[in-house]
Amino acid sequence: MSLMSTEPARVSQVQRALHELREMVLTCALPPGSMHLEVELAKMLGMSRTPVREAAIILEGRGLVELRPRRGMRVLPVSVEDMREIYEVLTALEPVAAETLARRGLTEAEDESFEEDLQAMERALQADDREAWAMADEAFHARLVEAAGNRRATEICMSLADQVHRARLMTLHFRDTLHVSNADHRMLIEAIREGDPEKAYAQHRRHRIGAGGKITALIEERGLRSV
Amino acid sequence: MSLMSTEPARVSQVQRALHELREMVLTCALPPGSMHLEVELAKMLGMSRTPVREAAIILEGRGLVELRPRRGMRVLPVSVEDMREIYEVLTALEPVAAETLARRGLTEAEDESFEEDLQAMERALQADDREAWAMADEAFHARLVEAAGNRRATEICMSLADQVHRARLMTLHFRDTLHVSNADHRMLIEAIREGDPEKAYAQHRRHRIGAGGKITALIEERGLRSV
DNA sequence: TTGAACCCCAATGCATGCAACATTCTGCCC
DNA sequence: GGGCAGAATGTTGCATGCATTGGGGTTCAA
Repeated sequence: MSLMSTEPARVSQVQRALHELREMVLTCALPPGSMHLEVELAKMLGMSRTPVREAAIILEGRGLVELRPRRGMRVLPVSVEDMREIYEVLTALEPVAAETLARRGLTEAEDESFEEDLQAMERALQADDREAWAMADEAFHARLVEAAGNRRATEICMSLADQVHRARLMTLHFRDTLHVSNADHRMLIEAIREGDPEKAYAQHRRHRIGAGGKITALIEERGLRSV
Repeated sequence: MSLMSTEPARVSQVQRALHELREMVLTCALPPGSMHLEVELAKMLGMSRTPVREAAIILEGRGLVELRPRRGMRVLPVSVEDMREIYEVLTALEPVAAETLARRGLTEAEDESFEEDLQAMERALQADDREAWAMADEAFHARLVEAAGNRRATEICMSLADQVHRARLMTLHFRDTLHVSNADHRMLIEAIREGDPEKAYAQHRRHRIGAGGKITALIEERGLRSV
């Protein structure tokens, strides 16, 4: 890290604000439902209101916050209904990515990356390290849509993944079917490796419906109206 | 119009900039590929750089323009590859909306609105008024996803519709299967009225694949690398 | 105690200022 | 004549100023 400073890493204030604010939203450092004034955030980030404002606008576009005139930036809570919406879109999009990948096949590098994600999930589950499992799972899903090459679909899925991030973490410790997810993932990769688009599509669709339903149900039954 | 001025129509500069810029992009008043400096746009719109900048950031999020540091706002051209991406996403999402609608049924008002759109398209086709046809078609598709109630899916579809708007208009006069589209739309509404989700899904998916493929092929064969 | 109206003031929306940076042009040297 | 270096120019990125506005607190009446 110290020697690879070929890049001046010139990062704009807006980019920094974007990065930090997103992080704070995802980690609940800015809790869902909380409101934050521009000056407050600007002071927090050590910059003026302008870049904070621009970053907030971008985050609003990504569905993480809401800008209320004169009331500041509100971190959007995610309701059960929101989760249904999000998983409906993901369920429609991700299987198409799986299908595409199965059709065109994996490069060696991609195959290895997927294998690493799979093994990371399996290892994490054995060690009962659910945070690690969640990270690998997110990486896997992100890699899937990204590899399929539809940039618009990728951005949409990433944005939706961000939106459900908190809900996923929250339910993580109550989920008793992570091993099913792992098996699903492996079956998906097998289908892709076999070059069977229909199977990959169906398999991943089944997975998305199953896992999404599970999380949504958990949120619902625990009476968490929003996260 | 003159008597319904109960609303003071308080509109922020950002909203106005957003509206006007979008309009100019969709109508090619700002042609695809063209670059525009902040000051230029600000002068054009009669406001300062700030609201223009914020509107541009929002439009970038919607995939209509690209903000190049120090080079201004670039109106994004849409390549054939872009069209494939867009239609892939629309093909994944819209049929789900159709399915949802068939499952829950239409309200009377919705049914009437759809019927109006259908008739507008049929009338337009008979009168060979293709612009009118395109407008009704867009309205129909928008209404479809909107009525299904998934706000995220709706926003995504609207944004993608904006992105292909120019390409659709450009190919409009070469398309020889508008009557097929009309029939498709009517069959979809029939399926929804019958309350047959599978049929509605399949029907609309077929339509999207057909129409999307047609437009993309037209763009491609006419050697239009991008629009 | 509840509701409504009013007023105050903080936060925003927008304008503008300023310095940095990238691009481009110019001039010099080879 | 061509190429490179350095300066000039112009635009942005960000900071700040200022008038506006709407939220919320307070007061008064029912």
